[in-house]
Amino acid sequence: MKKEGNKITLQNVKDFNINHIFDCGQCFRWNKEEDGSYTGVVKNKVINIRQDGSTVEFDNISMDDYPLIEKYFDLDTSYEDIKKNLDTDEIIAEAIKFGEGIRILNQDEWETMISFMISANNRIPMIKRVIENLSTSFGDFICSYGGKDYYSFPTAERLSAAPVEKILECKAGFRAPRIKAAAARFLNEKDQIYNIKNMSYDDGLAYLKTYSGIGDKVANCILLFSTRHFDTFPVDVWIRRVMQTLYVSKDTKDKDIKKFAEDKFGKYSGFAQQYLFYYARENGIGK
DNA sequence: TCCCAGGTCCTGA
DNA sequence: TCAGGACATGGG
Repeated sequence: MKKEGNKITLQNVKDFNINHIFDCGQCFRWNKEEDGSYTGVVKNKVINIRQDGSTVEFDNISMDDYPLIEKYFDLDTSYEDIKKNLDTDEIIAEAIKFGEGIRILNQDEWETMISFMISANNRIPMIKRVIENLSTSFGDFICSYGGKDYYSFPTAERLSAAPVEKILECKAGFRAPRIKAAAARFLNEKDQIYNIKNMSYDDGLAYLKTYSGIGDKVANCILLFSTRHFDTFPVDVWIRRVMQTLYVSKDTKDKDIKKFAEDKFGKYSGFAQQYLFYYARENGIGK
């Protein structure tokens, strides 16, 4: 590790590709710069990342932020082992090869809950826009970077206090009242939400689905992307298409696709889902 | 104009 | 249980 000014440089980083990580649909606050680097917001930090082969440079952070980076990017996990265990047929092998640098980020539960509630019946560019609008309107100004202003993800306090009309102005559409209601509940149930990490998958799923706006798919995304429940295989339109094209018949129901995949990929189901999602979307499979 | 998007909720069999 | 329609918004 090299430290220089506001930069930290890591060398010989394995199984790490910023294009794969930020474009596999797990996160919505990272944007690609013209020079190929990505800038995004993690908690109250604005971070820029550039990569040259196995060298990864984090800009606009101090040494004190390194533990945050290490946790967020899941740097302690061996993706080599995951890939080895997952490599059970030619299809998944191809998907892994295609998205070899994917990592499942360690994202905040609250932000992930709201972000995936917004994802319902929505497109990724719109989801990103709504989240940016909410952050600009209800988050705190962090800093300017590269001529652009950045704001933190809004707290539950701010969103629960916001009039629904103001949330609607952020283009949240029919999800606006659900967001406000979830924020109000979060204030009282914060401890329970941050304890989902320690709960069983079934208990976590059942709890999350008690929220209006969180159904099976969104709940599974929250479990996978923020609470380290890697044994789930969320099924969305892309995953449905790629699975029906490559693994199961066209009339297979989402519930059965999920079960098929979880039986096949076991405790690595979530990683398989990410490799397949990226593979399907980048190659337009089933579309 | 119509269709659809990392779905969820509600309704009626 | 389960299929079918509604739901805001905007791009193709």
